[in-house]
Amino acid sequence: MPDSALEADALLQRFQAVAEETRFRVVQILASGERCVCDLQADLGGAAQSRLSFHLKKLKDAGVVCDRRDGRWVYYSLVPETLEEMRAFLGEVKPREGWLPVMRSDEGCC
Amino acid sequence: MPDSALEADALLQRFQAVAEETRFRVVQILASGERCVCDLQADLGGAAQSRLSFHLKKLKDAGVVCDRRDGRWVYYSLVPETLEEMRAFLGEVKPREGWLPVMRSDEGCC
DNA sequence: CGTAAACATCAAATCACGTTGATGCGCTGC
DNA sequence: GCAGCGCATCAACGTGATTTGATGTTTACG
Repeated sequence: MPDSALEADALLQRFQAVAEETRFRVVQILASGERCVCDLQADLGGAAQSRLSFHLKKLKDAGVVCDRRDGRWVYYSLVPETLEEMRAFLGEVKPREGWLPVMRSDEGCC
Repeated sequence: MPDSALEADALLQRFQAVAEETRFRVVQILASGERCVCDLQADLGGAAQSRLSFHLKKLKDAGVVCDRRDGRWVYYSLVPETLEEMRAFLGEVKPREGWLPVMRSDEGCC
């Protein structure tokens, strides 16, 4: 499991992409399926178009969403593998093995 | 499943907490178990103490980590339920049901 | 063609967030 | 009690991210 620096950076970027109010809501909306930008704009309560476009680009650059053009419309949807990757990171927490502080009281830690 | 606004805000806060370089690394480190601040400081390559303290507070306020005092040392560890909650959000993506654009070509979307 | 819709891009202004260095607080050992 | 360690808090500052409004691009339609 070579948690290379590059991969870690990419993963961090994915989290940064999702960790913003507008983008977070976009992800929630896309969870139910593909949407075109104007639909998203409506669902978000009429956000400025350039603003939404800016955020969608962030999500796309991070690999969280992908887009597909159909006529004049561009449809955005989530990338399952990316979300799975993020879930995996949050799952790497393998505690509950009787973990207690490395050093006890009178030993100190550093 | 009442995805109340309050809960959504709290969840967003958790993502914002993790989506920062230093805090991201702290979470990675804590994945292997409890650590005191000075240990973390060392693991992070000698980060300024106040800086680390600032980030730990962010993580704590978001409910991502919890702290425990033992003598002069304070030990930090991850909160499994919080990570599970975040994983759940990323898992709410239930596509792959033959999902295709709501409207087809000549129908338009909005 | 000419126009309009749906998005993307860009530059300027604004704002949020993290960093730094100083200071405060609780605990321990002398 | 006093000094020192481990950690938290605070205010000033700087940087990078987001917003806004204008402009550009692609596609569709008459």
